[in-house]
Amino acid sequence: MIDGAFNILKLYFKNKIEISDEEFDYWKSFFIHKEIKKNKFLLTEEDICRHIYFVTSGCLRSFTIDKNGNEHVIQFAPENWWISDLNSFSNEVSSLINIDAIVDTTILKIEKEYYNKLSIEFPKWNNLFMNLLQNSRGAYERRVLSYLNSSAEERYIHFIKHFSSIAPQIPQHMIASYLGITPESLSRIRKHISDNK
Amino acid sequence: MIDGAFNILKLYFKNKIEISDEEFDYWKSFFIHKEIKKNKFLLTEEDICRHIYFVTSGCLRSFTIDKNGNEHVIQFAPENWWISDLNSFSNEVSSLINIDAIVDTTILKIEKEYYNKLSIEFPKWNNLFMNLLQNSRGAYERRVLSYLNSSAEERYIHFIKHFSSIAPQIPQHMIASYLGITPESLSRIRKHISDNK
DNA sequence: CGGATCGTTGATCAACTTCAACGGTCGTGG
DNA sequence: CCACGACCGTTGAAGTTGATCAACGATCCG
Repeated sequence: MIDGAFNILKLYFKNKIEISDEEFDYWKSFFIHKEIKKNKFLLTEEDICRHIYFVTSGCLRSFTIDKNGNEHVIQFAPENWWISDLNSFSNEVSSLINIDAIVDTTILKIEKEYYNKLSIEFPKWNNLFMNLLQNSRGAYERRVLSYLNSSAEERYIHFIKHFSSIAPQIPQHMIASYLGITPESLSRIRKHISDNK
Repeated sequence: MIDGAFNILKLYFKNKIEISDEEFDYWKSFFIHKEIKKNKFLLTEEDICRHIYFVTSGCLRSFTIDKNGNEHVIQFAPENWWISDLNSFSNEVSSLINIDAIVDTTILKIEKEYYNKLSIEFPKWNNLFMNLLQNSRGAYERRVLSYLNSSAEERYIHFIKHFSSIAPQIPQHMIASYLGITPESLSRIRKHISDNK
């Protein structure tokens, strides 16, 4: 199982950058393998986020809880995705978000100290994360635009397409939360879509 | 005028990082000064964005035009802000956004080639832009959350507070566009706020 | 087996949009 | 330098979208 997880990480890196087996074995030594059962938390609000997590199977989500007690899903992280609270991680301030597992999940995590070490030793490590950061920013930018110019139904259809591999695993009320609508509205949207088929 | 612009850039850097006058004079040599009249474009869709822009006076905005011909404001960039299409800039693909001036504006712009040069020569340059990138990502994340948990009126009040210095210069219909509502709705929201005072 | 959670459905309500009209201001060309 | 057209912000009326509240059956899990 652990070997499987590291293999997924290796394939991920090989897919993104040039990296030798020796280099990977070195990088790998800074990651810790962990299993998180469904509904278990990896990070809760007010903790300081000290790791970056790479999902090797299952799915995590990050979310906030507003003043009325409503959850708002910020991000889903299925296999091959990274997740963290970058603000908390970088600035060592308490986190504003929670991260938990929506199904049984396995991750590889790396501590800030080692993350920084690899950043200094390997420009390509640094570049990879710089790229991830930029892509993440781009994804948020597109998501903002989707609120400006798309209906809830359009956003849902786009979500299903974009997350087709994991959407079936995600409870509907969490998808609704991610889209910014109520579970009832999502249920009606789904009905409307299937009626029109 | 040009000296004034470079002074603003210098103060900006001095405020963020340790930088000697000699270093600044070197950095400065890679920037070009430019004035943009109100309503003039700095970047249009399908161009490749070859610069990063620093605003030294006035205000720029970036926006997209959707399939129905409606404009959606992505960002305002007043004095001391950076603006660009990072996706286009980094990957040299055609841009999906437009940038224009909402009042007469002066900028300092730097080309990719020089930006990269400074990134290599000065880790602190690189760190500064890494920070900006991360802050920008954080701002988008918060903006996404504002759509998930705040009413249009709350978003407007937050916008006014956050952009108090430049909000009066920005036409209302652009603020409405930024907030994701119609100009009519914003007008009514403003009336509602002033009635309740 | 039993309680909690989930997705669905109905009825009503609130927020925001759309369409139309109007007065004010701005800038541009004659 | 003025007149005119374009654009802007506002207001009203009606329409749409999605929220809220309530109820119910199904499923999951302890």
